[in-house]
Amino acid sequence: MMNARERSRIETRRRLMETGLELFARQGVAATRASDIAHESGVAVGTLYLHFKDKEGLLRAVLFEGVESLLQSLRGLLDVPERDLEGAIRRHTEALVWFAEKNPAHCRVLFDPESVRTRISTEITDHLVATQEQRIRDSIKAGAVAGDLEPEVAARAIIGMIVQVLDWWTRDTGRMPAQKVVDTITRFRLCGMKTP
Amino acid sequence: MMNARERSRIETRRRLMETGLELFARQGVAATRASDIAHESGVAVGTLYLHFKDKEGLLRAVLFEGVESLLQSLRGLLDVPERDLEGAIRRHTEALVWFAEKNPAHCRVLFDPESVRTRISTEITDHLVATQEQRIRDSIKAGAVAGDLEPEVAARAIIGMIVQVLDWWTRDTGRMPAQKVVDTITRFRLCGMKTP
Amino acid sequence: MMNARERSRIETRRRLMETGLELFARQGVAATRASDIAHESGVAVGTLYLHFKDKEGLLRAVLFEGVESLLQSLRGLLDVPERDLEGAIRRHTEALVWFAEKNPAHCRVLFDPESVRTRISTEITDHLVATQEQRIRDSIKAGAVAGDLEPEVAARAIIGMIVQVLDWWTRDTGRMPAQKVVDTITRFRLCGMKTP
Amino acid sequence: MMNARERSRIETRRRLMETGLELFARQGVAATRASDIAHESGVAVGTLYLHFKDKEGLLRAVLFEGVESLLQSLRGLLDVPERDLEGAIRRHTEALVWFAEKNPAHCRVLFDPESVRTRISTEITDHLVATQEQRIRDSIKAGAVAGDLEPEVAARAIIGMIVQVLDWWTRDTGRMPAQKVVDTITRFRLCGMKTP
DNA sequence: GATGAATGAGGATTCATTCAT
DNA sequence: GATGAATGAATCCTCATTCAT
Repeated sequence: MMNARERSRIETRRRLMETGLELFARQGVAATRASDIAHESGVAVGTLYLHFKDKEGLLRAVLFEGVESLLQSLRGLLDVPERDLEGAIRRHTEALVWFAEKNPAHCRVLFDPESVRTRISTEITDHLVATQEQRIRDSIKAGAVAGDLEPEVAARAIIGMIVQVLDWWTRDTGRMPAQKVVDTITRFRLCGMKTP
Repeated sequence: MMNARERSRIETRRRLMETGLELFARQGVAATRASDIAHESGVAVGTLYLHFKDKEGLLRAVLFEGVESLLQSLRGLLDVPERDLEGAIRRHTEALVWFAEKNPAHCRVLFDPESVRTRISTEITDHLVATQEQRIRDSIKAGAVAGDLEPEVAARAIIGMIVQVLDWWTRDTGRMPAQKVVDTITRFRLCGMKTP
Repeated sequence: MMNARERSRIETRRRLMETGLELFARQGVAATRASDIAHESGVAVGTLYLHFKDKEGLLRAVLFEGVESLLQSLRGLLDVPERDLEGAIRRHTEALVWFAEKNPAHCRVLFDPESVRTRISTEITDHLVATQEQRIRDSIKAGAVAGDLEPEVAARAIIGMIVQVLDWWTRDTGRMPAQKVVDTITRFRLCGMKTP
Repeated sequence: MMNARERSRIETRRRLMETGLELFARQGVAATRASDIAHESGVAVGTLYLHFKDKEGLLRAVLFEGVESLLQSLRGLLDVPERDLEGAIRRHTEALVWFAEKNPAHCRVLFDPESVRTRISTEITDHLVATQEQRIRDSIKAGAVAGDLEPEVAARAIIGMIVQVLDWWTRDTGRMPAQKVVDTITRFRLCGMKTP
């Protein structure tokens, strides 16, 4: 059970994160002042610092919340395992593209120079790469993928491809239907995995 | 013919660019003070501003010089045209990887947050994407590549893949022989192009 | 009602303006560093920029506050209208000379090159000229002043006369009693207005 | 007799002064860089410093040349003495207004903040005031002007009036015929001098 | 808990002037 | 005499963070 004060506290934190995400995405992280976020959220600057260690802390919270929700979707895929490699890759790609479509602001912020500078986006990219690398190793073990594929390079290549395409696409999802994006990425991912 | 003064001016400019590249790559662009570059180059701060509009101007000059030399290599490939798609892609990939191997500092600086923030790296990436997109369209016209490939997305995907891999690889080229990197990228690029 | 924090903020602003006026008048605007004003006011540089957009903003505030208080005095004259042109002009001149006598620093700063460069003093002079011009037009309408007087030139002439004399006189009010200054200016103003 | 080298030297000095006057008047003294003047004059920066001690030296030269030519006109008035006070004042005023009309750039530069800051314009104004003051004293002695006029204040008032009006008028001589300007100033000057 | 006024380190940039060629 | 590349002091302003109320 949660009392009124507790609820208000959580509500404030929520508002700060939403405002932060919006401003970060709209004007860039560096150009967004801590006081802007606070005032836009209807609280004083000091209050922001009661909820987050510093501006970077808020940025981390915003990004990790996004990543968490993305990973949730991806983990959901495991519940309905796909025997077929193509199906698995296609559904994985779809999950990523759909997430980007629904959360363009998160994509914007993830590749903001400031996220790069503070290594947050690198941490997240590395995490995605590690997961991808493990998937490839598993597939090789299972014989679904040729054993001469270099898992680390391949994982980097796949994540780089996805990230670059999504960063471009989410700036204006109107220029290309999501399906075409999924198809193209899937095609590159899939046949790269097959025995050459 | 060039007199001593002219030579000295060009030499100074050269030193500033070399020092700039080195410091930018080593400590990051933002952390490198204009005066550091000047002093390290053996001249006064004002001299830097005599040769470049501002710090960003020096950064641009350094990066575009790098890109120019990369494009030179790539244009060199056209002199010995390859009939075979695989050969063309492999040689193109090799040129990129070799360039990265020889110029790791340029790669470092290209993805420095400051290069991203000032849109310089975006300009360069966009340029590479445009070139790549044209190659794909040409290949489609020539019938070497399936007509259902979306050139814009594919080009983004390929450049994203290459750039992400090279950014990672050049941080420590020791962890993987260049050949493996070329092989993996070529594999993804090549079969993504083939009729599915 | 005003709480302690509010009072302290206003007090800080006041101190900055007073210190600014003093230093601007003593050492000239350009030679006065923003940090000098802040430190002399017992606050940090940043605080100055919390209260004023920039150094010029402080300068404007200081000068316009002075002008406002001058205009207040001048408006006060209207409460006790004088039927006689000579009386009106004399009292108007007295108000200006008394203001200058009480606020020599404001006169100093008003004609500081920086005030001139940033057009602040021009704005203020133009404002005084416009007011004067209106007075002349009114007097012409009322038949108190000959209709062949060119109001715009006359207003410029009068303000120029006053301003030049006051700028000189306030540098050392000891060399001439205020009354003599009032008399001389009044004399020129007055008979210039009469039918030739 | 002057050899070619000598002539070229004088010609260079002339060009520097003309360019300086033009640029100073057009963009303001502070905004005009020494190198701008040199290049615009077709010589190198260093050459400017062969002809003038520094930038202020060039400014002085430009201004004093203008003042010299003004004083020449004014001295010319003495050759044809006028018995009548009104005639003397009118011709003196005409000389000033005509000079301003022919040399608006000099007026611009004379009241440039930088001329003010370096006290050059003050020196010149003081010179004009002193001359004017002497004229008034002479007139008082000759009985043409009331003995109760304060010569110093009156001189300041007259010069202030003239200078303010001319500074305004020369910015756009189209808004008022020179004659009107002469008439108005003369009127204020003249009757201020008469017995009240 | 909330507030918001105050802090102050930190670095890019300009341009008059010089002096080696 | 002429050149023009090099000099380097000097100061503005920002904004993340704190802490007294």
